[in-house]
Amino acid sequence: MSDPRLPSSRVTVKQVAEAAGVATSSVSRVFARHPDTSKRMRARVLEAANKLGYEPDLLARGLRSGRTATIGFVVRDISSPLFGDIVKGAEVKLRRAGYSILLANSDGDADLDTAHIRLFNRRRVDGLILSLESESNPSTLRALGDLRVPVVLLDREIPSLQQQRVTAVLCDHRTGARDAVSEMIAVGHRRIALITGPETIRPSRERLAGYLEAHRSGSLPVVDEFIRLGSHSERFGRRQTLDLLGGAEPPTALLAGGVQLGIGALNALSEVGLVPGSGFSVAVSDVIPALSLLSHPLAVIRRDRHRMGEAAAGLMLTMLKDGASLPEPVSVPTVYSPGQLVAPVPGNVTTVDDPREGVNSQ
Amino acid sequence: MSDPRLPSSRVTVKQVAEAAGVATSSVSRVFARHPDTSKRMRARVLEAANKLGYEPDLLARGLRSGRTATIGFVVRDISSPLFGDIVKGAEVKLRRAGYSILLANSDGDADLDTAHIRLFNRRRVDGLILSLESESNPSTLRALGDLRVPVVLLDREIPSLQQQRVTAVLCDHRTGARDAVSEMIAVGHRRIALITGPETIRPSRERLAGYLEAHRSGSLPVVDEFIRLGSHSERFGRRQTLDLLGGAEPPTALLAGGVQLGIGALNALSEVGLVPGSGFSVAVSDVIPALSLLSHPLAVIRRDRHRMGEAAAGLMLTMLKDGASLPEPVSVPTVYSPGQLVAPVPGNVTTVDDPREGVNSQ
DNA sequence: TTGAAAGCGCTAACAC
DNA sequence: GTGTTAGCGCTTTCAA
Repeated sequence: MSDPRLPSSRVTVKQVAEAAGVATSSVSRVFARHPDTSKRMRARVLEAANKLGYEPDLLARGLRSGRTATIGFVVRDISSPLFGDIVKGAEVKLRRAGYSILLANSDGDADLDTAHIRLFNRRRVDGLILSLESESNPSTLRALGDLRVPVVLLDREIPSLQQQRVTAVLCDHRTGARDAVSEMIAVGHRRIALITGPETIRPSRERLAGYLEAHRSGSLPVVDEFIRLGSHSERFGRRQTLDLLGGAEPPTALLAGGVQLGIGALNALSEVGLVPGSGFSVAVSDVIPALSLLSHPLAVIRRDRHRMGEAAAGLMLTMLKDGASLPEPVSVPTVYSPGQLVAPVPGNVTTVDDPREGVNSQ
Repeated sequence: MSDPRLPSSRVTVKQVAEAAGVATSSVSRVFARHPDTSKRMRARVLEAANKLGYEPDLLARGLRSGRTATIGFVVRDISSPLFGDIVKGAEVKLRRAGYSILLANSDGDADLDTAHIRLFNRRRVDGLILSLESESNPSTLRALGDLRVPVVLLDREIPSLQQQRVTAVLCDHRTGARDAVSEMIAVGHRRIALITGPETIRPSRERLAGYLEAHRSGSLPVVDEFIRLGSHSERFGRRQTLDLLGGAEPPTALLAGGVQLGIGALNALSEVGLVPGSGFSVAVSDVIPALSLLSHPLAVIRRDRHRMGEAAAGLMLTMLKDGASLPEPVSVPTVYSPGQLVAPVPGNVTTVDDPREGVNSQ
């Protein structure tokens, strides 16, 4: 039945046991590095296994042992630099601990989050690392509640799950946003816009909180019109920026809560002939290497995305060691690089000159 | 033993069978959508399953049936835009066909490629999609040879495996590179550099081939010194560019075989005070959204990375339908956007002026 | 320290 | 169309 000329993955413990003249359980013990195995036993088993080309079947092991050495990973879009870096960081760390990653994209759809959680549960993953679309979607919460395995949330907060084996990696978006907006105010901006993701997730709320804090400490009244929460896409960034610039009293500075939003915003600016630097100032959360090539001044808020992934993997590995208590969420700083902002220019912002002050126009 | 208050993943076919008063095989048939099941049977089984919260265990199914509905994916670095887009495209298509993705990074290490191929094989994936580090690494080739499942190679060519269930998605880098270099020659460049990845993989060789073709048809002698094959990193792009510019007769145009190499090259240029456009011209393979924001002229060679992933998934799904013959490799075009190049400037390339020689000027 | 035997949860063969 | 039975390849009691 099994063809001896074709090696790999068809050789079973049973065959190795026969060849070595021992019991299958002994073969199993050798490969599971069980402490109670004699040197002689190990040698015999390994020799037979090598000769036959035996490689343990991880599926069967998982079924029997209940552990698959697999972590499910759900992100919005693996092609975004944000999740690319996070998954990369986590994969390297998990791999070194012997785990593999099952990856799925939610495409911005909370129902896909839910479906993937259930699917990965059926695949018997040992744990889940999730960047959820929504912290309040009922079906997602139900799926999480049904789970028996540890979960690490990426920048999400779901208080109702705190009791269970759920922890998180949380970025301090508030500080970065506050510092950026504070400097905008300090250099003279009076009308500052915020474009970021939907309010259903923590990063957007935290950025908004930082934005509001900066306004409060700068005694600058908040204009609701300037706050645009909604989505992460380049398109959203472009649209909202165009809309903001089309208003009667447009903003002179803008904080974009993400690289894609930022690129959309910058594209919109260049479409209407505005160049960041000549009266209009842009700050963006997160960086990509290409941003350093932009010729106009651009303020950025940095965080270590790679480390986020590592931290998530670390939390997961801790929870996987049974007996460990639920680890506290890990906080990751966001750091604003000061001095990159430009002051507003009174009068028509597309032209320079006439540094009077006051309100200005587009 | 099993707690009825905790649903999910602990309910077995056996329990559903008992509750519905049928055999386990009938339950199995209903969930496997076996054609020979009566409406009444289905209804009874589904009702019992719903009540108990039954969800089939995919691990057990995989062990018994020999198919895990899982595809192993190995890329150099998931955080690069290239692989992010490819994996994304493939994931969506595979997901819709019921498959999940096991993802691993090789970190530029051919031995990790090998290790991942073996590991995924032990996990009993149904197929493998691979962007290998090397087409000739002996241990990688051995691991591939031992495989019993279909393989799709991403932009790699391994003739010795043609007989087996191995096919590929191949990009026509040659055409894109040839067209770019041809236009460089047409606008007057006489010293053109190429920086791209290692010669062990097809894209580098194809770009080189296109580069050489353009020189041949333009009757331009090839200067070995201007050809830099080696790695994909931004660092390599920067280093090689600096080295090229430090030569006695530096190039006036450069083709970078990848976004990261291109960014490295552009950084190097700006470090020495050169701006693409004033006598020096840069073309880069592959684009990212931020490139459109660069103010200086930049020529690009495009390909549809998302489609590459879809094509890989499509080939895989074809091979997974048993009975199908080995599908031919899919070719993906690369398209050069003409007219983005600038002419060289005689004399010191860092200064402008004096449009004497050459075909035209900027 | 090692062996024998049971069984993880499912599906596939074969009966009926 | 449905039930019975065996067993995928492994680990894990339990006994020796």
